[in-house]
Amino acid sequence: MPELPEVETIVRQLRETALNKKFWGFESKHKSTVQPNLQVYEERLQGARILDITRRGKFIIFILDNKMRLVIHLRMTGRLMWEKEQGRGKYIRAIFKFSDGTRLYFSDVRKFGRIWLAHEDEYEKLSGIAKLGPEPLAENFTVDQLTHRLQNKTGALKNNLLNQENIAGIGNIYADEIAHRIKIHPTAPLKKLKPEHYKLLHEAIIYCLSEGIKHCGVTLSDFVGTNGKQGEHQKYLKIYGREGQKCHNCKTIIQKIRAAGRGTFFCPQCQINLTN
DNA sequence: ACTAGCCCCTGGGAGC
DNA sequence: TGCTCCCAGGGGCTAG
Repeated sequence: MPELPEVETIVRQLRETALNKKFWGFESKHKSTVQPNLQVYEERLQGARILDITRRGKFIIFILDNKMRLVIHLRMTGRLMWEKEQGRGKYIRAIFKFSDGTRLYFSDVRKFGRIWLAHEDEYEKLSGIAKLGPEPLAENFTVDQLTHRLQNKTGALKNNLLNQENIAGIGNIYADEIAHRIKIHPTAPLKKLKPEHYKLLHEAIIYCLSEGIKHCGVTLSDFVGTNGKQGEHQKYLKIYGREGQKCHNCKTIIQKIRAAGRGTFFCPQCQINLTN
């Protein structure tokens, strides 16, 4: 379940290992993984050099020297790795080959992941990217910006944190961590948040995502870096996955419910609902 | 314009 | 052992 910190971890690893490499072949036997179609890759990827690798929300973006952009979304179980994994060969959905003989494998058990190849003038129109909200770790992400984007929205706090059109990159794990840090219930109506809550929310978003990056992401089942290494941040999670354990703030037993269609962890004591 | 629910997929775990 | 069912959740889509 790669979210912003896990994707950022991968992008940083790719920046250290893939810059200036030249694409020299592409293979994919899985049609729906590759957008718009294999022919575009054969025509436009061959010989292209990687100028930079960046990130937008949970999308990985390769900037190429032929005005094309290679965009990858890992969704739930996607992996990008330099080595073929033992016993997982059958999950390889695409192979990027480079002129130096190296290969980057895209594997994905559940086939939700997607790869796009698009011209730089067209890529922002790609489904999902066009409507993305601001980058929460960008310097221009301010309390005012967050407040203005959210203050008139309806629905629960968690639903709005998960909505990529509000803020880019937050997924289920970090949404729970953020709600816990500001001590507000995930299902609390966003409309009840006051200006001081937005200040806390802004701080919590940046803190939780930054801590995730610091520990190279969360590995609960699927996430690994391009070198196959797991993340460490699961050891530092305060609420996600801790049902039945004690809240670090108040020692109350953490509960699990279903909210926003997701498994949702919260402390019934210190996370207030704002409805009273 | 919103939400709930379904769908895409497969592996892993629980229960019988 | 082996079968069935449920769960994991990012995001697109549709019905209401």
